[in-house]
Amino acid sequence: MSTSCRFAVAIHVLTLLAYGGGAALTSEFMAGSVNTNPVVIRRILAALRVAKLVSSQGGPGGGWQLVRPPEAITLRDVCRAVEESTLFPLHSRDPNPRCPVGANIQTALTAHFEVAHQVLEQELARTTIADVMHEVKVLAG
Amino acid sequence: MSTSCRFAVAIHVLTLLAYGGGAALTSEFMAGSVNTNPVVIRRILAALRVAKLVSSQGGPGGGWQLVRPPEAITLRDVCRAVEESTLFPLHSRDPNPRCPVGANIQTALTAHFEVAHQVLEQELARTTIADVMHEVKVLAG
DNA sequence: GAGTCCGTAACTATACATGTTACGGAAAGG
DNA sequence: CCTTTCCGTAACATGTATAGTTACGGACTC
Repeated sequence: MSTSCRFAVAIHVLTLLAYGGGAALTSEFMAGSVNTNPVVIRRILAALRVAKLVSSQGGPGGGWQLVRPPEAITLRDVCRAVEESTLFPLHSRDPNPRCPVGANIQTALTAHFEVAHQVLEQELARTTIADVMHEVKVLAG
Repeated sequence: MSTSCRFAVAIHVLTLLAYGGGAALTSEFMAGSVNTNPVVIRRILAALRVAKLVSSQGGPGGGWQLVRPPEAITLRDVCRAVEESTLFPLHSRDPNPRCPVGANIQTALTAHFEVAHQVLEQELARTTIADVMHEVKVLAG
């Protein structure tokens, strides 16, 4: 339903940082693993930095590091950092207020959409970057 | 996270059909309630017809009707009919297979994304068009 | 001060959603 | 029949978002 793969890429780069065991990684290195341009990685990392999940440092030997241990970063944190907050948007124009359904449907929809969003976030909160890193390690053998 | 309001509009028109108590409604009438063009409504109804939720009939007195009672149409059915099947897409290009993370991250992500999608659908399945219709009736007073 | 790396603007290409017009075809009802 | 009504769908315009790319300034290390 989402149109962007930012969530997948964000989890990818955070897993790389966790996998590296604390060493700083450059956006160019991570772009090599993700198979994209370093600027794309920096844009996503900028959003993760706003969410206080990573920090950056310029200059030689610089790069990006996790601010928290990977056990303390859930997929919910990552999703909130890089995706839009609305799971299902309402009408693009306001419905007809002179129709009993049009006048009240958005109130009803908002309640249901919020519950669905909360349920989704609860599920995402059950998985951490450390979990993903371990799964990748097992798969890599 | 979704970029389209098709889900909201689809629930809206199905609620209108349920509200009408079985009478056929035209796309022009429903467009008046949604506040959009009849073609937009027909496009969404066409998807709902593929999902066997509504039927259409041309000519005078024609229009659209529910195929099932509104108690038997869940928001999950509606979502499946009008939204894309992927909640969170994977990378736009395949990650680097020579990186242990890049080679295995998609397998790990797919499993988590599928669970999240299932949890979301379970929640959506708990609400029916009849529920939404009753809520709208209460709000309309 | 030279090299490394981030930060960000600017631009392109692509894709999608929405809105709109237009027109063909099917059905109902005189 | 023939007219009216309504669906079905193509075609097009518009706006917006993503992803990718180049470029360049600035900060930091050695």
